[in-house]
Amino acid sequence: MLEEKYAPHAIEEKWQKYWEENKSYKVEMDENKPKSYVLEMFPYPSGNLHMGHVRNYSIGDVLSRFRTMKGFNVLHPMGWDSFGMPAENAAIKHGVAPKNWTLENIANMTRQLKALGLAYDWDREVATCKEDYYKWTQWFFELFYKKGLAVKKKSAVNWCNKCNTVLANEQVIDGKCWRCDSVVEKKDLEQWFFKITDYADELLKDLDLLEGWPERVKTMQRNWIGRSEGLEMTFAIPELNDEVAVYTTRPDTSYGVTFMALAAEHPLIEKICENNPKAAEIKAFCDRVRNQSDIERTSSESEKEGIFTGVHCINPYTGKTVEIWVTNYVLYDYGTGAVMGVPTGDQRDWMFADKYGIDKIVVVQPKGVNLKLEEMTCAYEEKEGELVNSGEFDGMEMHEAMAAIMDKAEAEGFGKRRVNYRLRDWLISRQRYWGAPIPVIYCPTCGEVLVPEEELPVRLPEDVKFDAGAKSPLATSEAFLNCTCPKCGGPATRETDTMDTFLCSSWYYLRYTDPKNDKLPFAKEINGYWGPVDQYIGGIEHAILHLLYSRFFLKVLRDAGLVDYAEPFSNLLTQGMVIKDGAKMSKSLGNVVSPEEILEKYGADTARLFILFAAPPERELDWSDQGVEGSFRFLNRVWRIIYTYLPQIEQKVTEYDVTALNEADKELRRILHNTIKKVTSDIETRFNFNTAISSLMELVNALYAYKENAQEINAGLVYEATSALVRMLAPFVPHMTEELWKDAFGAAASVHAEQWPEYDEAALKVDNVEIVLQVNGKVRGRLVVPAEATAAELEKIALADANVQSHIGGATVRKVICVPGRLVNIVAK
RNA sequence: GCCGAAGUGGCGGAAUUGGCAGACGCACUUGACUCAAAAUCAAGCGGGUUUACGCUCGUGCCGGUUCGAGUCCGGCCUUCGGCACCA
Repeated sequence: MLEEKYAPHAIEEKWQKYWEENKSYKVEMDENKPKSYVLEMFPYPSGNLHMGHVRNYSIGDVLSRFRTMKGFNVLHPMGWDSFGMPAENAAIKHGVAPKNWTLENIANMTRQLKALGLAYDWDREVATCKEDYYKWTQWFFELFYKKGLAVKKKSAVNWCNKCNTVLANEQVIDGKCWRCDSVVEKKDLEQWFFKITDYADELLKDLDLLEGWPERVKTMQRNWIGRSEGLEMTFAIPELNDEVAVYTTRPDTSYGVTFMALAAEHPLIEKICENNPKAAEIKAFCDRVRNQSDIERTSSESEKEGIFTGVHCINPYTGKTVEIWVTNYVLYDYGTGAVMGVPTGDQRDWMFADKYGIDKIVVVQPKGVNLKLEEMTCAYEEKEGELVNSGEFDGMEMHEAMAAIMDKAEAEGFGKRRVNYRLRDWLISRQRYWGAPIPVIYCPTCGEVLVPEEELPVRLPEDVKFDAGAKSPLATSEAFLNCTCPKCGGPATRETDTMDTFLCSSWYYLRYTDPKNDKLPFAKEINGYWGPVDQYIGGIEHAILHLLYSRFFLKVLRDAGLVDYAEPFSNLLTQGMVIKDGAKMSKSLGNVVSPEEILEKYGADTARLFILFAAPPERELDWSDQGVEGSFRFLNRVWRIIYTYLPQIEQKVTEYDVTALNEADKELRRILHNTIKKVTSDIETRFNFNTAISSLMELVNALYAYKENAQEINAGLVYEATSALVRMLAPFVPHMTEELWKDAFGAAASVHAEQWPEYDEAALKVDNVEIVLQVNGKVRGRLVVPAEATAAELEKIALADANVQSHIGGATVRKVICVPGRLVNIVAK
């Protein structure tokens, strides 16, 4: 028996318990059904869910439930990205073990997730900090190692003093640590890298395959990878009996080189300084530059500075000798760390030449114009022009010249075409405790040795000091540190760094497909059924980080034969932020709304409905307490209309004569089938849940109007309309619809296992339509005409209209445009 | 500087293929119900003008294409996001 009033809390608690006990959302492989893998980015267990999570998971839940009703076998899992610094900070601050802190947070957030009524298969839950997961993370490290994609190398790396660890390039935002915002320093350290640059080209190229990804995410990845084509060539240094290589994307300006610029880190500098009277001065300059922070060094505003080394090199094209300078504006880790200086072709070189009185030579100028140096105030950087002062290439169009000049370098052997990337290798070691230990052992006789596969996982020790200073916390555990070499059996030590948590999260979606496998990270066959992820949903902040690493990871796994597809996420939806009063919710602004307080006041269904209704998913969502109130009001309205129609619904009239309907019946039936059509396409093809919900509101309004207007209530039609309404609302408000389905409709099965309603094209037809009458494009009247009226009939009716006639006045009718079912436009002059 | 996205009532937003701008909701106003309030139900709700039918202006700005432009084209402005001393 249906309660008269909507009481969300009792209902929600009841159905959550029921779904859990009956494992309602457990899924298995089923070759007879089409599959759909719907995935939301798993959370870091910080302790509490925030509104961003609620939005993310509500979107995923609607899709998951909708696709299930549409007949798909839907995989919809949840887990925890549970390694990371906050657990360690809690350990330092409060003395709790990171593991306990993390597990407690997971328990609390699991409770909060369950209170939202999300349709997850909880049997597939994973947590990256658990041994049965990080064992496989280590296994992947070894796979990468064996393929030569995990290497230890010394280089200048980003160091965060506050987090006491190195960072990957992707984790440095505007020269600051992505997590704690402190300015990042450079340190020369030996660290583990994953060679993502080996896949740069494919990572770039395959973006074109990702039609279901937002353009801006693809653009961000393209920018980050930063591919450029150019020429690498060598300039001889007779004084040192050596040479220096440069990389340029503007080989057409090669005849305009008037100096050579080296980065302060360039290895040639050491040789230059031998027996050099200016050695001390040069070294002092290099030290000063290298001690600047990245922010200072890479700001385009900072003054270009340099020092002449006293040494010269020879331009292979012209045979001319130019001075070698050390500068503060050439980057060592891009290209070759040396740049040919062409003041007339590059504004930085221009400013540098101005400051130090270096020559300039015009080599590219606009077609038909003679550029004069004395009239120039800046470099000519346009993308078109023709060559001058360039020997045999004079007069050539610059793009033609580029090719011809590179051909010459290759023919004569002093240069080669080359592709360059901005992307750097992924630095994956961290000097932190709460992560997966890198499974490597260092043996004085055998060197670097992998921990044998059967000994994985390398377990995290618990007898460590967390604030070990510059040392990795793992190095403070003697029991962990000291071991025997797997090869020779002699005494050895373990690697004490752990892996970047982004590595753990690069493959979690694969584990969900086969989460209990203890022989492999996942079985290829099972993963082949579920993968790739059909719809991925998460925040834009991972546009580069997680989404680039995961793509890289999967490509390596594909090359290792573990999967047969090349991209992990076929479709991506990046949800917008939840804001309030025009700003991101934050403690310091005091505009945080906690999910728990909303759930307590209104229940999960209202919270979900509001969040999906207030804005389309990709846009920012402006939190409004009054809007939440409105959503709650709507659910009460739904409840009341079902309650009102209960006598008809209980008759269970599932068939009725569609040819014997009166006007009010036809109108309701038309609105119903229109709503089914619109809601279906809004969810399926556009993810516009806000407009889907607004259509459902219109249907509810129509059910109220029908109650007022119909002389006699058609029980069959009402049954059809209300049952479709409840099923269409089910993905959005799962608890309330489940209650209505069971108690009002007396169903035995869950509404979430029901079929999604289908619309009847015939029901959309109308007998009469209102058409708009225009004169010269302006609306001058409206008329109701039979829907099948022809253009000729429309024209006749339109011209007969009094208001239309008065606007035509004395003018001559030149043309009449008829769009049947919409409008008539009379052109008169 | 390069690349990308977006500018529509008091507010969140709708208009999917060039065809009635403002769906749906919030806020507000009014009416019904009530002793009263809340809740609910019903009606109104871009600006100007008109007793009214209506007329007129209106989707960041300027221009264009078209019978017809929020939507297409050209040129700007503003905001947000990414990349950037990358040679």
